Amino acid sequence: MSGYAVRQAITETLGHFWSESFGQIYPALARLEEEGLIRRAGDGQTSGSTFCLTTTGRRHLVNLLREPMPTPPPRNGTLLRLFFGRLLGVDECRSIVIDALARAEASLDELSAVHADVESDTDPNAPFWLLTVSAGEHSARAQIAWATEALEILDGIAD
Amino acid sequence: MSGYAVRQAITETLGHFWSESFGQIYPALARLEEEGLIRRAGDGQTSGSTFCLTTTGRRHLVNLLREPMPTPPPRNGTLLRLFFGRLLGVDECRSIVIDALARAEASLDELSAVHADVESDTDPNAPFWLLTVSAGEHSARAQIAWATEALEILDGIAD
DNA sequence: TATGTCATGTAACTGGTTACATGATTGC
DNA sequence: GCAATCATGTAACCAGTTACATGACATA
Repeated sequence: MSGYAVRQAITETLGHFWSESFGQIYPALARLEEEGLIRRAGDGQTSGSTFCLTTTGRRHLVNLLREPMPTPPPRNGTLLRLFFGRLLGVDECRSIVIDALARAEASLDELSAVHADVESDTDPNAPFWLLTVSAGEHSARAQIAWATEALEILDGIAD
Repeated sequence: MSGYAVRQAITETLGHFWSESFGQIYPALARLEEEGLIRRAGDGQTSGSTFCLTTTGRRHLVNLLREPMPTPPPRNGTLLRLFFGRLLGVDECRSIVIDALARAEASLDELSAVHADVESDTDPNAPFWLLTVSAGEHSARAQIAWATEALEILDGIAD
């Protein structure tokens, strides 16, 4: 793939759980080529630079996938705002929750469509892809359930 | 509060949805004081520097809380690994899922305890805090449900 | 010929962590 | 007297985005 195609693939198929910018991708491709983990695919016909994994590159990839997961520090802007909700007032909190609810519903719709596609895909990778889609769906449904409960709690605040 | 106390408060009570390091906190305190948003609380007795919000600082805080939320680019290491699960093999995938399950269960346990505490708290902020706790619980339960389903899917892969 | 998409790349900046240096205070 | 914790801060570094510069190629 070319750097451009890599970007496309990431935003289109990993979009709901991963992202990379060009500023990461192109320097990374240069470094990976230098390290012999990828090489320029000399198809001859296509201009420019499309790359493919070398065998050591593939081995390296598998090692990377095996590495323990760095748990990134949590940062949830919605919850931070709600934590200080009393400064903001119940109404503004309600609109924050409603926003989150709308986002979750939109995301669930998208994912359901993807789910159907992946389920009928005969690619041997498809079951693994399904795991990621299903995770997104569970998360979206949880957000929807939470938002509903949250609105009830907000209604119960006298203030 | 002092910078140290701010750090403590963040890790102890916002821990499951926010984090800050000293490298952020101390420079921020200096900047905020310069901008007149906080001031040194001259209690006289305590040495060092404990700060409190000024009235403009409080106003500024509310404005910050009102700001639209920057949606950070998603990055989920667990799902990235599972997406390439075929390279890794079903067994390694299973252990990744089991790990996630264990983390979610531990987190749910913690949050349930916090939930009980917050629910019996008479502080007028408590209902807002409950919103954040409840979000964590919903998210943890969703992860548990997903993991269970994921293990079933993995069992169904012939390979 | 102009416009849009494909395509590659770099530089500046931002947000953030980590590691380190330093010292005061408290309790054993 | 010593260890642990409280406490403040800085410097180096890292990951990552954004904005910009550039240009090929297709098509209306």
